[in-house]
Amino acid sequence: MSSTQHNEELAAIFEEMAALLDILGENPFKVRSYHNVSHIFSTLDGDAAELLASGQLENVKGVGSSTIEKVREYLETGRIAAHLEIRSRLPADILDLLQVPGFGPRKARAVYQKLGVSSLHQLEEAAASGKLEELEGFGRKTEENILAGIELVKKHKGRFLWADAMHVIEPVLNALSSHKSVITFEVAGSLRRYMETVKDADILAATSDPASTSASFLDAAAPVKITSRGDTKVSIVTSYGMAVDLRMVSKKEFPYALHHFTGSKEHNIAMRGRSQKMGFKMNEYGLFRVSRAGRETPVKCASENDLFQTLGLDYIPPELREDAGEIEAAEHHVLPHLVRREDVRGAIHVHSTYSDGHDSIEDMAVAARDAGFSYILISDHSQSAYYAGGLKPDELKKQWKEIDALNRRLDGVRILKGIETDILADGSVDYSDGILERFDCVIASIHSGFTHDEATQTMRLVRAARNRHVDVIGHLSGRLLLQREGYPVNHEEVLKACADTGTAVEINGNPHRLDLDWRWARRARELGVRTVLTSDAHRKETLSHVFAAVGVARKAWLEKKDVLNSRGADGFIAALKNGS
DNA sequence: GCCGTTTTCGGCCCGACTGTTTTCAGTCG
Repeated sequence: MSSTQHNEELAAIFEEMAALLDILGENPFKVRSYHNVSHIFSTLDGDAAELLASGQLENVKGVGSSTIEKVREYLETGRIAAHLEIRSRLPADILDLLQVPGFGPRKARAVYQKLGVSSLHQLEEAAASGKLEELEGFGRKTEENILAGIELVKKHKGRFLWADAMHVIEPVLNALSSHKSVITFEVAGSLRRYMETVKDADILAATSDPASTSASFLDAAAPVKITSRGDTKVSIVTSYGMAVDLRMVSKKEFPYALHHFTGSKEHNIAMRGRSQKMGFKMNEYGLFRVSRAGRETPVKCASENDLFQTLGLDYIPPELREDAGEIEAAEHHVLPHLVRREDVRGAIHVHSTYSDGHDSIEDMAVAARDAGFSYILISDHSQSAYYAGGLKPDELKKQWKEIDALNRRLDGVRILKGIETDILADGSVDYSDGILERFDCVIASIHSGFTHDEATQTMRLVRAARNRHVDVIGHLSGRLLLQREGYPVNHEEVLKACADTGTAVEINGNPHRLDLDWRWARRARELGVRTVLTSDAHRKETLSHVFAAVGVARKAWLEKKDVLNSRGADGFIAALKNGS
């Protein structure tokens, strides 16, 4: 899978067409087909232009002649006439309406046609003034829900950081683990798949007593609103503004339901299609063999693993379930052996009180040792980073002396000398060669000049990657999830420069960063770029952020051998220095 | 719009829940 400019733009165009056609009331299967095509381009292996030219695009399942023509038109003219035509039939903002929970394409069409409402602002006005209630199919309750939904959209844009979502559901998980009727439970949905942000949390419990389980859930979750409450599902909104769903099933149903509610939707559709072809039907309650006469016989599966086996597949870890080639790989027994938490031996990219960290080098080192790491790379900010108390050369010498002394004194953990050096405007880094060559590891990151254009940012990063003293490119995109887009950069070019020079790429586990993005991390692996999984910890407690980086790495199909800090300290340094 | 071991037309994954219904549409996952 590789994201290229063409593929991303095509995916966006087809997705928009799908949504607009849906609102226009087009054949739902046609709408689905556009969604499919969008998904295909967002996960396509290779650039659309090259695949079209070589004739391979027509072999991609789900891409038909109509799509081929549209892709050809896009590549030749930069636009798709059918797309513009659909756009001309609806106002541009109308897609915003679909962000409101419980508000889908049918309702969007109704409010637009009957009231001329086509933006969130207009929808809010219409709901507040009671106009919505007059429409057929809309009542007071719908109106209230829409107003509440708009508030939610405005407050958080409806997305939450993976780590925040896990934190929000902690009390619920504790309650379920001590509830005597709960046989087993699991976080499902996009959280289980380690998506970088999530819309809500899905929790699945096998229980012998749904009523008391949902009561206990409601008690622990402290909802500000109960959206729905049935025998199998309770939906709430927490005070944090995030929706949490609890699904309750029997012990027998648990494996099927776990697979179903883990998703992704695309993975499930592909799996159901596969099962159908093999003469099965699958849903959240079971797997059924279907006879010619249409008789359904349940097939017993004690685990998700059983379920995959029955369908002729190796076990697919949740992180991979994005319908991005994992089913085919499972069929041919070529799924990767994903890197695990316990594979990470070095705590890399750690700050101390020398720059903007909260804890001393010794405290960080001891905490790392206690957490099971055998070495730690102290990498404070470099001299240009005034904002973070970056280190001048004489401060560096003091730090190195302290590290040498600590290494003589501390058992069970080795402290390496590193730096997170700023990449300057021209792509150079922040110290002389004489200083750079004395570090065990140099991480180079952009911390300023976010407003340069794509060509400039790409040039800065490529130059940094080609610098013989730079070992790792830090948080490549500079994004802060839900807060700030990354600066514009051509990932592909930077990754190719890294592949060329043996420079590694960081997967930064800070919950706001998760940068490199998993989609690009997968591309990095394809290009042979090695990675380093880091916490970017600024205090002892956040050393554990490296486990979020492990999640990203797993989602990117990375194996232990792709991760440099899965090696011991000497192996890590050797790999950085000689590219082995 | 896509697809095909029932193959060029007819079907396309499946079920729970809400709200507004008096038999069901819309939304969600």
